[in-house]
Amino acid sequence: MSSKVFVSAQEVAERAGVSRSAVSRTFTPGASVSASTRKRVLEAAEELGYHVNHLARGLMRNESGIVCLIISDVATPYRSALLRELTQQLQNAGKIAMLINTDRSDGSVDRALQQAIRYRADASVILSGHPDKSITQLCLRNGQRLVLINRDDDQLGPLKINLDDDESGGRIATAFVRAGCRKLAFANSEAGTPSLMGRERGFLAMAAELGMNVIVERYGWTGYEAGKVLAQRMLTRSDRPDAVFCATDLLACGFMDAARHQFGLSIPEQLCIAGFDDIEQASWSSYNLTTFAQPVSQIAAHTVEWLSRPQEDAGEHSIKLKAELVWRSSIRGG
Amino acid sequence: MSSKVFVSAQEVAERAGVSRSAVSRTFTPGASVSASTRKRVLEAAEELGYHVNHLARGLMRNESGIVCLIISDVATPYRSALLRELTQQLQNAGKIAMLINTDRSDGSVDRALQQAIRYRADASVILSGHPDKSITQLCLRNGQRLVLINRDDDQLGPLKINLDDDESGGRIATAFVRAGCRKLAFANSEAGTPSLMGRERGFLAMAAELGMNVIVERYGWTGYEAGKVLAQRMLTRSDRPDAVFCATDLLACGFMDAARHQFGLSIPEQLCIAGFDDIEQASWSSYNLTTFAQPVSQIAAHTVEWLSRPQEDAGEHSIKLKAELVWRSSIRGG
DNA sequence: TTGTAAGCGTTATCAG
DNA sequence: CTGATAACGCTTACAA
Repeated sequence: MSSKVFVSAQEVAERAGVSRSAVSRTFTPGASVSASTRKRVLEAAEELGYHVNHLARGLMRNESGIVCLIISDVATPYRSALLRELTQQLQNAGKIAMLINTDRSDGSVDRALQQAIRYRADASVILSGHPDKSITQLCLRNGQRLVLINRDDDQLGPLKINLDDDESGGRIATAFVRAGCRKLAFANSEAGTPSLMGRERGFLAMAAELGMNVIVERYGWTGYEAGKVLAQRMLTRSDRPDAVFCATDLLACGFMDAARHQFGLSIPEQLCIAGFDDIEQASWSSYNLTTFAQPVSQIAAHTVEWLSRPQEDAGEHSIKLKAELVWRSSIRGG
Repeated sequence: MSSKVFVSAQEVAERAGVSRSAVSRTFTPGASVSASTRKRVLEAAEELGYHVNHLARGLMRNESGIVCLIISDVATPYRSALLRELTQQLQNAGKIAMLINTDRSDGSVDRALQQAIRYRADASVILSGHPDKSITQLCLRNGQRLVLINRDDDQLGPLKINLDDDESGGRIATAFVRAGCRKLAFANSEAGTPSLMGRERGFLAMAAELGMNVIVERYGWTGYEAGKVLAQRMLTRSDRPDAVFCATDLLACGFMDAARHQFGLSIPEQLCIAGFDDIEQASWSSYNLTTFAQPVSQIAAHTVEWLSRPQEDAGEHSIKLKAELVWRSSIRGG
């Protein structure tokens, strides 16, 4: 039993000698209160330490101000950067973020979405995993907005934000051959998400166009350790690649470390590497990785903008963003 | 105007042909409902897509299930790792995390705490910054629990979790002299938080005890770039150190990169380095940094345990945790 | 501009 | 075990 001691509008009203509606109006932007009562209310509120109860307000207004962020692997550089942007910009827009961690188990995202419903979140932003269609339908039916970031495109969640992964893959293939590389490779994880596969697809397509074969290996999740394993596999091959596009920066870092410290290769002289995400570590001088920058700030901005629209302007919408190529020194020339 | 369409207990009750209290009881663990009504209710709920409204429940029970996490620099490796643990364990305990980002501006934490009050969070966990005493008092008076992690000890927030920073500093000083180092240094940021200063203090004290002087430099915030600058400053000195304890791993990474790539020093042969936090990058083979592991999992576990206690057992409490020394190869010997 | 009164979706209390 | 009824703290017609 927790000690109920929060100050209510009632108490403030009594102290200020006004009605409780006057108090309510004082804290409702755009409501009509005279300057004098407003002042009296504000003083009383200050003295008592009153703060509007958003739970109750949400109940009445049918709008909680809560946005639910559904994400896995928060401790990963790219994910946490996205999280930072999102929470920050949400806050600036007067909303508040709820964070739900998912794992790779079945139904994990669905359970998260149910929590979002229970707390009557105004919206859910899905940054990981793939929710079941039935539950996204439930959200939408309940008037909860849905944002899918770098997720499958076939979902009918109103706002979908994706990158031009295919094109990025193509650009890197071009850069590699321009740098004089002869044996191209793509290092991917087994996660098989649409964005990862898009990069692979685009890379392969452009390489084919340029008349080059590509070695493809897939292993583990998109982490540093997986990158090392992939390097192990690829660099011991008889047809060893001289240019590797890694599906994420984390993979690239692991790949580079293995290439240098275990195989004694120098980058970019003997091996060109590219990554994707532009995590902070990509700019560290041990890596200096040429990579594509996830437009995290834009992603967050689009999300918040769409969430701030009035209901009627917030229909299904798909946004394609461009990942900027950041040239560093893991590819020759440039 | 959002389209109010959430299903209510009322509707479920009608469909199931029972009273709304029966519905409520069905979703309240430990309430007494007959198996048959329970089944009827559950079916109706399933068909209608009903989910308990936690806003309303929180209003009645005076307990929202919300725990507010107040944090800055979420995109930083150590911070995001702590966040992951906390949200995960909170979830497992049936609670939900709200995330509020703070910056270094005045009153940032205080504003966050006010949000926590507005949403009637059961507790707030402060991982960054230093709230004003008046506002923490307000929280406590309102029955909101407070957890301070690696914060000032003089706050009277009920649960305080801290590390033995002093001792860690001492252990590293010992390790350095044991490795045969002669010129010790401490690289710190200007943030001046208690934990950072504790590490410095402990390091200096033990060094003095061992009859050694220590060069101390402080610069910027605790990031990679600051580490590079600190290296610049320290390694150009006439009395160049041969062992540097960096207040955080991020500083250490920057320091190492500058030492190696700009000054051509080899680690640990010419320069020994130690860090603090044991971020993921510390284990990457470009760094192999000897460092202290933040017991993030323990921190989260203690927090959640304390938050799950009944009110009367959750009095002021201070926990001191030990940071485990992780030996890698940035210090000779070992 | 102000106050009164109804209602949001719950849960707790109390008869039956 | 079940159902009515009264809160919880707020917003919002509606009337004054």
